[in-house]
Amino acid sequence: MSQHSSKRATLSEVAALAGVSRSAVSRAFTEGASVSLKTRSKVERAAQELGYRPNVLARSLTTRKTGLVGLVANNFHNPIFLEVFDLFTRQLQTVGLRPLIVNLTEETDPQRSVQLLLEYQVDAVVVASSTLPVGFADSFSEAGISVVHAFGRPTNRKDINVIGIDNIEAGRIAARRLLASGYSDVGFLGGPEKATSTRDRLEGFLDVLSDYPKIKTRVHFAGDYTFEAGFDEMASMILRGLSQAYFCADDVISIGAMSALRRANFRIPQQIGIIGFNDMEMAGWDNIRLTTIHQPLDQIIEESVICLTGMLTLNTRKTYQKLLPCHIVERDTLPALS
Amino acid sequence: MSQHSSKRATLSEVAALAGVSRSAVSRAFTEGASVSLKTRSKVERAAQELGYRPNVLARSLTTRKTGLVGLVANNFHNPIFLEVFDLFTRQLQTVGLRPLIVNLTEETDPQRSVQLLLEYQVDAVVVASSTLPVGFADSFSEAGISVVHAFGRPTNRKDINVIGIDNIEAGRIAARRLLASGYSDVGFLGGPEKATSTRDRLEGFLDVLSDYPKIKTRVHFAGDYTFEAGFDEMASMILRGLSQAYFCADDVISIGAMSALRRANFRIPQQIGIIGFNDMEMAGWDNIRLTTIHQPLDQIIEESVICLTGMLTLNTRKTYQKLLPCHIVERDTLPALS
DNA sequence: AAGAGTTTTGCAACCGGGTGCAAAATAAAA
DNA sequence: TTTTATTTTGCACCCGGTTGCAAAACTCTT
Repeated sequence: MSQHSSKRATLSEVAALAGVSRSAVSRAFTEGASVSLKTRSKVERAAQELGYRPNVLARSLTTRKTGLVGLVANNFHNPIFLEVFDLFTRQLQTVGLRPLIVNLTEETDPQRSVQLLLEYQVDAVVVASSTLPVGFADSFSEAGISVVHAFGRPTNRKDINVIGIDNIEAGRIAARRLLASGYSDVGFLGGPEKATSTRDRLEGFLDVLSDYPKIKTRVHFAGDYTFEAGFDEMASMILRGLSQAYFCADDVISIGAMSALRRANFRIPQQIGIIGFNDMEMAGWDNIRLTTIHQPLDQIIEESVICLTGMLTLNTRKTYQKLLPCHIVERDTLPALS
Repeated sequence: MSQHSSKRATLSEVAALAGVSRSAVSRAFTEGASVSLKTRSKVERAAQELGYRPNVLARSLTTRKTGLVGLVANNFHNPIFLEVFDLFTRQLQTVGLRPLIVNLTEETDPQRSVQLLLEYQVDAVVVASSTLPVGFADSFSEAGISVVHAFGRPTNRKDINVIGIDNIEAGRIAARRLLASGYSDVGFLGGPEKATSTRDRLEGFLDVLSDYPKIKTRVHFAGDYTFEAGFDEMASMILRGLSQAYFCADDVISIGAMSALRRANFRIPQQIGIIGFNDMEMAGWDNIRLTTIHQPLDQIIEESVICLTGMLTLNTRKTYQKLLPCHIVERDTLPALS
């Protein structure tokens, strides 16, 4: 029968009740420690009685493992991130790690977030973003925290782990897909011009198109990975003249852009073709059916967590940089290929 | 010039370098402690030199404040929750609290999450959900953790703080709005039948309609607060006969339902009217324009955090139960009122 | 310059728990 | 049964901080 008082029971109290030393109690709660069956059961009974739970924070003082992992993100307006959070929190939970969220906003000082996570002695940090300035993840590593940059771009620093997608290749895939539909005038509608993800996708896109000088190519950027940014940019493009099809570097931007197009009575895909990026849940909704490039979210996150636990348990310092391939999901915003 | 080694500097090291006692260093980093200017600057210089940051976890041992707040949620598939996370993490950050996320899934044992948060000595817990079984929040309180249940339903327990919305009244608002449009056959499409939010909205809805026996009323439930659930349920309703207008107890369900309706060539709002619930960002998107009941998210979360900090600083045990009012946002899925 | 009143300081004990080491208890071998 | 090998135990000190208390160092008076 466990009794709950407002004050938490401690090791010493359990030890006293069980009639053993404090070490004995500690050992009873430590995997693989040397305790006799008799002692262990005495301790367990006492612990049960007092509703005792070890204080992980106190333990971390000596073990130097807190089980805390910083999860740094800066995009709380793109639905894809809900999926990212879901997967990350689940995966971390299953390996016994606890995510400590840092919401990086314009007001918050990035450097402050590093200190903050340092103060909380996180075992590692996951940076989940493709729009952070290059070098942001570095500052964690410089502060001595292991870091894995999910959705990041490879770097020549050996201390930064990167699990992401091959954005350049994805740009090529998009370009080839538009070529396959026979368009002679195509456009790129990116997110923030400075985001590495947008830059890389554009690079791949132009890379393919550069082999086809006859094909007219235009490049535009929405200020953000948001619906409004996509809508506004497309609205302005409508006035200035349109291409036949667009590669939008994000699903939400795609949806915003399509919304502007439909509002101006363009039919998709008959008059304007759209291919998006991410394949977020919503892209498959029956009223959207966006043809888009699928990003293997689950894999990215799974690998990130594997990389993380690897670093924490084996304490290996082997750098882990991996780019996963993307593929097209055909739906209804580009004409079907024969 | 701060130097970063892989090993974190400690209080003692700073003390040694600064040529003062450990207490002095501790005090230099404690707001309002008694330290002379001279000592403080000596300490600061040394700390700077070593890149010292106090270990919050060690500090928590004596202060009994970790700055950690459990954030328990179970709905990572409804876009509204991204907004909720965004607001919560921001608000908590500004008052110096750190959110420790717990993603409650079917696999995870709810009771285990209580223990987990206990082990991490969280200062308090926020339960953000309207679908958790009644009594879930109680278990935290029973374990001695202050708890505020955001989006919850009032309870007669004095130790549970609730900040939510008046779901019953919201149901009434929806019913009255449909009446105002002159419908004579209306339907309710809820989320999970056991969710208190759905139950309460239904109660209010029926409460108003019960005064109008001439008006035909049907009640349906989607299994989840998801697009698919809304789509599927509406698809089946289409086959079994439709009402003229529906109150969908969630925006995502609304969108799913509308998608099914449009797929079956019904025109909204000309043939079928829809009013949703939540007013999530997406509801305002140009391609959706859902008439819906706005839930004051920012306020709920702001008040929740205020309640939280109140409990932590004043250590007052005054119960805080507050239901905020909702209001309709008119868009394009119900005929305009004259 | 001595005395009284304030600040500042360091000592030592403590927060809750982990762990190396030697002693005690137990088991195995002789 | 004694000796030896093995497992269990408790002591004491450590992790990185905080804090009550009394002594030390300043101020300010007179």
